[in-house]
Amino acid sequence: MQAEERQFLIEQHLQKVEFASLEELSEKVDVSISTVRRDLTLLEAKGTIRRTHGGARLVTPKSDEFTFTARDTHQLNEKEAIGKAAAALIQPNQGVIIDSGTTAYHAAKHLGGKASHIITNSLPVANHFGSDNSVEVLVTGGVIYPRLGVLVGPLAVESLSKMHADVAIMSGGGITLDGITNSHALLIDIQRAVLQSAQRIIFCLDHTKFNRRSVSPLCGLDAIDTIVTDAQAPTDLVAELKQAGTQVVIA
Amino acid sequence: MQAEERQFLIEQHLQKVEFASLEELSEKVDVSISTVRRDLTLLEAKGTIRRTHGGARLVTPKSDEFTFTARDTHQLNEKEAIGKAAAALIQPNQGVIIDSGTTAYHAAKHLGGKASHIITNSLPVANHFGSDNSVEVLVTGGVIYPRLGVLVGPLAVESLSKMHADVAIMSGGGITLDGITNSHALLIDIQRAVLQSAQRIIFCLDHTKFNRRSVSPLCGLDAIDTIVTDAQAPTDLVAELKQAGTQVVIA
DNA sequence: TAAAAAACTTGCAAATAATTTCATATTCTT
DNA sequence: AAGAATATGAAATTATTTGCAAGTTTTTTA
Repeated sequence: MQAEERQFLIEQHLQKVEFASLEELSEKVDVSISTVRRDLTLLEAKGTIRRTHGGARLVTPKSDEFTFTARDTHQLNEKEAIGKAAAALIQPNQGVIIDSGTTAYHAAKHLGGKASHIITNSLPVANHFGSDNSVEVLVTGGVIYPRLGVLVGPLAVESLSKMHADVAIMSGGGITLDGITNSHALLIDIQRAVLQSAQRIIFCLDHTKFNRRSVSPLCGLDAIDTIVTDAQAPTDLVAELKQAGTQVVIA
Repeated sequence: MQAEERQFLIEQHLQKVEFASLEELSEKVDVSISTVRRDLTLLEAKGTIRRTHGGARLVTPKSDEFTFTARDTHQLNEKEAIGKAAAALIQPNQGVIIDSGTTAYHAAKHLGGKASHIITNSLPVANHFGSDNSVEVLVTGGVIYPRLGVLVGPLAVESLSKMHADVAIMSGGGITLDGITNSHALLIDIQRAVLQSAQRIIFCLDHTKFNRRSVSPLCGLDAIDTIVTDAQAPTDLVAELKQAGTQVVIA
């Protein structure tokens, strides 16, 4: 049996039973528990499933499942680690702005119960807190940018400029000594507003973003307080960033 | 059984009984009382439950009309039919406002490619169009009202008042000859704004809503153009509504 | 109001599950 | 068909969860 076929079967089975143990799944698709584990990790990255101790659980979407696109199973572990590290920087009861982008989303996952309120223009982030009473989640208005599930446009910019938060967790398309760049003009407008609205700016950037320049410049290094990245980030640029006065956290 | 599944069962059981003792829960899910305690602590952190001496109680008392879950099979067929009928009333290229509520959500599902733009404060609706390029979806800002996945609060009201649409598809908690009622003050504010912003008002109300009065009055019959309901709606009230000048569509 | 009972917390050891590592098998590429 | 790359299963290590017992706090009741 093909790996993909197997994963599809696991997914399908979970659609039926909602919860399943590793043993149950391993029997169902006739592979070792180790392999089921690996499959579940992948499926979790895809977003359809959530791993639990001893098995897995269907992500029960409030409605249709949000296709957060399988586009970035790339660097998933790094992003997960970066997200976790970024979340660790947040003090209890702070207000946090989370912008769009997969890495920032991973940070959001670790923020439950920690932040007092979360401001976001990302639908995946909003969904994640959809049934969580412990955090107040403020969603900016805006037009849905289809592929990304981000709210953009004047309404988004306007509502963000009116808000305020202690910290912003952001991501971008590239970083050099000149600063951060990003690819969509619509996103740039929003990120500028975020930069204005938060006291402390944390950027989550995996190593592939280093020494890369995206289409539009967003801001200089002076606008940033902290960069969270993974261990593979080029040491020379990291050193230079530190020298320029930016805090760099390696996840 | 796995931890998450167990916690889900506890939550579910509490949805039914409002309050349960530790012993009762421990028996229900077949683990020690200690473990139930720990589970309850976690669930409390999530916000859905509150611990008390000797047990736990539900934070938000159940009111079925207000919980949004895709698994809500309550009158599913009727709601589906009503949604379809409501969507059929929309002309191509109209702008449509969809408010929260399961019935309105079902209408949204049939709107793809038909409406030119959709305005909504419902996350499930927003998600449904998240990866749909054929419609422009405008999401109002606001605070997430957890169990519902609706955006509420001043930001939601404000942005809705600034927008305009040809049609609004709405749902409510009850209808009598005096008009529509709904059960949450925050939602009322928003629905009032919607009533102002749309030219034509369509209400989706399954038969259980007829002759029912919810907490807060929303609007009189004169504010409504069309009501879409199912075949089981009481014929006498339907006749009276028609006589009062309201168009009634039976799905 | 004080004693008794019930319920909560904390610390700990056993059980259970996850991760890591490595050898082997399979698939893909050239 | 040979070599490289990837996938798999099993064992060792690490982490988490669970149930229990001792000590504390809260609630009941006499």
